[in-house]
Amino acid sequence: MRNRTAERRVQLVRAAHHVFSSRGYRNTGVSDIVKEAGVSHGTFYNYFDNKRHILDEVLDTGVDFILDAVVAGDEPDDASTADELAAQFRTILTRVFDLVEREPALVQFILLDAPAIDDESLQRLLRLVRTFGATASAFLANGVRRGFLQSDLDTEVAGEGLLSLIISAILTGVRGVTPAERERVIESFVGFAMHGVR
Amino acid sequence: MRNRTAERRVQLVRAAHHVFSSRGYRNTGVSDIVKEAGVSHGTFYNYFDNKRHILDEVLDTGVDFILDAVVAGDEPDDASTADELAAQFRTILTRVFDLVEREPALVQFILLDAPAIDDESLQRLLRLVRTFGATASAFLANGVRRGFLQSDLDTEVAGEGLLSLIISAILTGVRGVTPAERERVIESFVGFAMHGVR
Amino acid sequence: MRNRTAERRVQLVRAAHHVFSSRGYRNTGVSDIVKEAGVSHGTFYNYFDNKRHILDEVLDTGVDFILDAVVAGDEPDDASTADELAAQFRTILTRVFDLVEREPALVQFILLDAPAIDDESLQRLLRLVRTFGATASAFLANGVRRGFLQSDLDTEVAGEGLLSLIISAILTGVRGVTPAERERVIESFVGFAMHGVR
Amino acid sequence: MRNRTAERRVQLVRAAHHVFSSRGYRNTGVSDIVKEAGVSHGTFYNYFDNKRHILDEVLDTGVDFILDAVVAGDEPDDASTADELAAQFRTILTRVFDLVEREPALVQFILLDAPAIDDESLQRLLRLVRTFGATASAFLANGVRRGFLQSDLDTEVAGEGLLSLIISAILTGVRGVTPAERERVIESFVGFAMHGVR
DNA sequence: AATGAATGAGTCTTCATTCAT
DNA sequence: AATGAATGAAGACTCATTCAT
Repeated sequence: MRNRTAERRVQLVRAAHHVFSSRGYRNTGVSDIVKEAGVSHGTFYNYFDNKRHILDEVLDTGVDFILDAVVAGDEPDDASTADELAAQFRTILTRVFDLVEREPALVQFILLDAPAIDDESLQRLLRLVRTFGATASAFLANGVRRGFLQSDLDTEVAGEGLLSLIISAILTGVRGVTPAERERVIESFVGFAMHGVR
Repeated sequence: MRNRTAERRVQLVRAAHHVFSSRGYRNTGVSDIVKEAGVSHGTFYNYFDNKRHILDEVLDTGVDFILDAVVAGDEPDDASTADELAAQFRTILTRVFDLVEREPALVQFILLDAPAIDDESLQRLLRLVRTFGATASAFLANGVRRGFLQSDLDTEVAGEGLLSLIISAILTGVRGVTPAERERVIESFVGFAMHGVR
Repeated sequence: MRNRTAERRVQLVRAAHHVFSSRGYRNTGVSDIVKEAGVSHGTFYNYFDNKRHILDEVLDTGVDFILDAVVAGDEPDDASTADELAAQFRTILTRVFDLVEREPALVQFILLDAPAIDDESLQRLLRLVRTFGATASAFLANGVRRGFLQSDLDTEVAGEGLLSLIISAILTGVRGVTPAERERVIESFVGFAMHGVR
Repeated sequence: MRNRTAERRVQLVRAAHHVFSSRGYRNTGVSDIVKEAGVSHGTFYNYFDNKRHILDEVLDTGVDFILDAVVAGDEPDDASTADELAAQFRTILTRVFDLVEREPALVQFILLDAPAIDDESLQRLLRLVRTFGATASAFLANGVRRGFLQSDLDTEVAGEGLLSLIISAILTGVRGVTPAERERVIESFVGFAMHGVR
């Protein structure tokens, strides 16, 4: 039983994720979710208190998926030179573009739709952003510790700077880019992150 | 007459702006707008075809307000040295924080709520973003022309990088910062923009 | 003044007639009437208590127009033989088709729209119908008196029979007919009226 | 389930029929229908997409009912003499009066209200009329074939003539008649149909 | 007499949620 | 656990009518 119900839950979350991504949360009715999942209205309410409740789970799932796809396996202390750090950043940007290409609806939903739903969802997203930012800061802190970045670098704020570039890249990707443009953005952003505009 | 109706229009747009900002577009009924404006349902529809229609006007007003507040009077070719460019960027970041402090609801509405309403509003916002990005690029292009920035700088993409820092600053501001944090973010972002993480 | 206001009234009734005929009473707003007449809402209510009120006048006008167009100048005792009666009936049918051809919207409004508006308008139309029926009966009574119709003819009910043929012709005309069809219907109906199906 | 929902549907159509007949389509709100049926607003929209949609069903039901009540079981080729044809026509007129007596609201709604609602409903009614007309023509064509009606009779147009007498009888019935008047109308119409005014 | 801005009751329709089966 | 019919509050929009100017 435990298993059956767990599967049902997953099935519903997946269905919700799917319809939310394609139509947006507000334009999606519970009836769309249950139709997609192939179950009845009543069943839905056996598993979730309300429509808002399943959103939380969809968001968590989506956020986890994005985190996995972008920072998977990268360790902040892998880099021991500035070039290696640049390479890491390049890798991340590449993964970001890959993700957007593969799952544009998901990304658009998490980034553009979800923040506007209500304060709860906004906070949930901001938490994701902060996680990302902290990760970025950790990469920089490693550089400072190892001495290949200036010691007076404000790693925390600069981490947010890096993050904002990543998000900018996502938005660029969402609106669709050619492979050439993509390379250009990646290289320019790596350059910008490492040396600024000079 | 001309005057009375023009005032009514403004009054309604202001009321709509206010309730949209505090409750969000989707959670705001026409009844909320007219209650706020102190007029009747019918009057609303004498001035706007529908709820969507007044949003356009609120958005335009808001976008204009933001553009005015942030880039007012700054000319791309005012700067003739890198330090002057940095100063310009510092000024803009300062204004951004000022704006967010004065009108947090407006900024939150335009940046977080509006993009999610529908495609039309998203496009309207993207236009704003592109305007901002182009302005940033113009500042950089001026630096390249004058020789105080590297000649191989991709001004277009780097402009988007600058812009993403500005937006990041806005988001930081939205969640509320002390004057000290604010200064720290500004300085770090100016440093990051000029020299990168190195 | 008396004159000016009388003209205004006529102007409004004409405008109302026009828009009622083309859009139907229910689908016509007071705003359509005043737009057509080129006056303001307030003015309308200076001349008519409400929308329903102007309909009465439009209906009277329309009914008079139709009566004029169809029975104008025909006197029940003009005929002194059955053939002359048949000729009269033929003339009336011809006029009916002419009227429908010239003013299809008016006819359709009076016959199809007006009866359904409310009981008052239905009664008004039924009065028209009864007037028509009585006229038809008078023609037949003349024939009985003069001896060229059977003395036991129920002129009243048979008058209604004639009338129903006229209305049938109108409906045929409303849906559009070629000149040939029109002649065929007229001749058949004259034959039917004079000799029945035999 | 199948049964429950089918019943609900019927219940709603019946309720709609009832309130449409007494108040007219335009003056009836969905709220009147659901009040009459004793269900909620939402339930209505579970069964019909909109108010217009249930009208179609009410109309179809009503039209079928009328057809059944008036032409049930009569076969065009039952008659082999003129007298038998006259008897058939008498039967139909009798049934028409019976129908109008039993269901005056229904008849009034279908004949006076429905045509004015919109073009769709007008067309639906015209189809009914044409069906009736074609039936009448078939009766006459049978007479011509069998030789008891003149061979040069225009059965099509004369059929419309018969039909118009039937409709005239309906209208007479709608305004209420005594049994004596009723007999008189029937006999006169049969006479008129068979021999004309002569 | 004319104007037209303002009114607000009334209408259709949607959809998250409940509950009897 | 599952079903899906039923609910009803809430929302957008219309339009005949009024009234201050």
